[in-house]
Amino acid sequence: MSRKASPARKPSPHALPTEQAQARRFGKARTARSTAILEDYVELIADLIESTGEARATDIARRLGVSHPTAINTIARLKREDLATARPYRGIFLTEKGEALARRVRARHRLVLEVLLALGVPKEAAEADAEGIEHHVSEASLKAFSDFLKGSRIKKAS
Amino acid sequence: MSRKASPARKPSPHALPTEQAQARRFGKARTARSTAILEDYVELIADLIESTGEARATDIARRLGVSHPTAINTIARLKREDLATARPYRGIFLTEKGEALARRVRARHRLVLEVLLALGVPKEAAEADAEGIEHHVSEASLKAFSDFLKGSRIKKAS
DNA sequence: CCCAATATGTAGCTTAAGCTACGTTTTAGG
DNA sequence: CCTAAAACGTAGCTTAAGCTACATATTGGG
Repeated sequence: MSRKASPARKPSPHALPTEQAQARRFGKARTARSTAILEDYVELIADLIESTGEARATDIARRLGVSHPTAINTIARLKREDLATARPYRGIFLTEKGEALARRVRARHRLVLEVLLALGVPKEAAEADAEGIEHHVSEASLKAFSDFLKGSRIKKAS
Repeated sequence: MSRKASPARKPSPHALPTEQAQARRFGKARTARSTAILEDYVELIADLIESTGEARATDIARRLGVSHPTAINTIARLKREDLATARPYRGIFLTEKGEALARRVRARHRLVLEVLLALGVPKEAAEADAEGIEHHVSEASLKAFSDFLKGSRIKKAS
């Protein structure tokens, strides 16, 4: 059984994608999930440095709502991936690579949030949902979001 | 250091949310991430049963792009959470709870996909991104998406 | 200048999701 | 009807993210 790949493709109400296409999509989602944490940290570190002048491990932990050893563990992963460095009692710093990632992530975050708001999602929900959604938005979608926002701004202005 | 919570709230370009609000958002995203896998499985099982008459562990593994022991492990988790049952060499079946979840997840998936398409995201990207985004869309956002789609359908019809 | 509060570090555990390697059970085709 | 392919199961490993408990290091205030 179950060995009837393409031949029997009757257009059911919920037509399945091909195995390959579906596996590719799920694979992308898995990758996004595994980098989501890194992106969250890098984004938060950038935000903290910009608004308070420093990013301390304890502050990061508190803002993420996790214990400080958890934060330290993940920061160790950031170091391994050459995204950040740390000077004990002096805070966490982003490498060039980390800053580049932070810029991309923050731009994406803003765009996702704006789109949700433009679609009429209430502010609080939009901010919460954006935190999860942002990690799964491709370049192609970002482009579309940006164009869409330009469109609604023009419409509003007219 | 770093102990200057609310008092020093100068409106910087990237104003931070309060610690509590941010922790709550990240917590929600973490929860969503941990249920995303369950939702993917339940949705896929429902799709397979509907379109091929059965959901076999091996097919699930192939479609997710993971090894079959990985699929079996996660299906064990589905059983533990009372979302599915299995009859060896007969396939995986959803419990009442599993079917209820599948219905919700599929409706949400469809809505997210439609919104992405309505925003002008190319089909292939929309389908890939929806796979990751769907797990992070709250009820409030779903409501807004639904209203937005009604609006664009009316606009198109006029 | 010293000591308590705060920050940081370490150890060791849990759960989840992945993997490979190997074994067992069905089932279907010749 | 019997055996090979496919499906299923089990063992045991890895990495990541979370936790608690405990230990150490800094620093600011009195």
